[in-house]
Amino acid sequence: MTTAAAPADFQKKFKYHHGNLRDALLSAATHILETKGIDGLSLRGLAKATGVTQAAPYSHFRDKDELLAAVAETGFQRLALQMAEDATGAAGTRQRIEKLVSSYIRFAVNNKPMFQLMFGRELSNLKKYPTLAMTAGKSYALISAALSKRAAGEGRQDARFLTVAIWSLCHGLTTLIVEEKLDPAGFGAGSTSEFVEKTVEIFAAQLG
Amino acid sequence: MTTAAAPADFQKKFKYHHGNLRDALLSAATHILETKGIDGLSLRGLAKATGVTQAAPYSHFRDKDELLAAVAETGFQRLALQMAEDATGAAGTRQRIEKLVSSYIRFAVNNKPMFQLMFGRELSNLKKYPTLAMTAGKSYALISAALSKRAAGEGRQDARFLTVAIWSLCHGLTTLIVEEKLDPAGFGAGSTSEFVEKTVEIFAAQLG
DNA sequence: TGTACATCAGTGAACGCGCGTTCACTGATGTAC
DNA sequence: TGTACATCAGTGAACGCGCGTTCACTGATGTAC
Repeated sequence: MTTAAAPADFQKKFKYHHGNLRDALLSAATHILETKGIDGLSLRGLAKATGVTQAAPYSHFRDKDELLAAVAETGFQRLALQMAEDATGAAGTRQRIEKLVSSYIRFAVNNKPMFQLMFGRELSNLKKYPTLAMTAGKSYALISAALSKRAAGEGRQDARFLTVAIWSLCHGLTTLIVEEKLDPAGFGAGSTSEFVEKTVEIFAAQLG
Repeated sequence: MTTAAAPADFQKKFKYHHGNLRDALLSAATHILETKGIDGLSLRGLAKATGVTQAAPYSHFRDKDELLAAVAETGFQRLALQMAEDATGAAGTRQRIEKLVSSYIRFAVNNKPMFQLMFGRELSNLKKYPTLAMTAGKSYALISAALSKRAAGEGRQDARFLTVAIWSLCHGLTTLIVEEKLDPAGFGAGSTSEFVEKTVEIFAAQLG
């Protein structure tokens, strides 16, 4: 029996004072993000959900921007990890690219607000957070690496533009679906993943 | 000599009371959007810039959402118009697609906040504004039409997926550039348009 | 052409809200002896 | 092992802000006769 209903699981799951408020805040922030969307994430709400005074987060983050950057970084980390996982064992460049792209889209659909934070306009000063920029580059690197063998014989320039093109296709398809400008259900595809496969196929054929 | 510095050109350029406050508001909103960005556009600020009381806009728009939808619609209109213009006289499917894509990206780069409004998460209830949805479909229709001849011999399904793929490539490249996740300058391309050309080329080759 | 009237676009003031951030403080913690 | 002390993570209260929206109103406009 607690004296009152626990506002959230995050509360008291950790001991503060020389401990892990920072991690607790990041966890709670991620949870709020997915629950209430990007506009529902305020420092005050976050502090409350974590069971802490609204000034407490300022001991760990300079301002809201820094908090958001840290949250986004965990997102990029998870995205790259999941992509790498999902693409293991792929046979050949084409299948590997298809799996990477599918994984990217799946992540976005399953973590819509997080994806919006990662690629939206909230984090304008990417240069301010070099760690974030580095982590953000990991998914690009996976695509680039998958294409590098194929492009070994060709000019390096071509390889880079091919990577950009694939990434653009992948990212564009993703945002159009996430922002609901494109409805896979309207295309006679049974599921989103089937829709994605068919779309990616069109260009993937080139990749051998 | 006016009694005070004019807050904006929009003020008094129109006569209100049974007139064109609606148009004036849309003009001013577009101007504020491009000047201060999407977060800088508030109904109060808009009313002030138009030289009108902050309650006045409610005579023409039910709420902020409806105003934003109307602004976005003018954006979609302009985008489709510009694309159609820029692609006139293109020789063959491939060149036409290249021109359409370039035009799309140019519009986004030149009207960044407008583009963010058009394709961002502000207008979540697209269904609430059927006119907007229709206008928004025009640029897609241009791409689709450009590909339709080529795909006449193939299955209709294929044509639709090809359109989606091209649009995704186009939209992805655009958002990555606009949101500054991808810097054309880092790719040894002299200009953004050169960068775009090289990227689009990679897939456009298929189009004959 | 001139008067009486209905309309409704725009006024002016107020509502209640949640937000990011600051500040002097306090008390739990870990450390040195 | 036990005491004295410095640290600094978290407290509690307050700052000032801009926002969307509402409401009873008023006065310029267009219309009917």
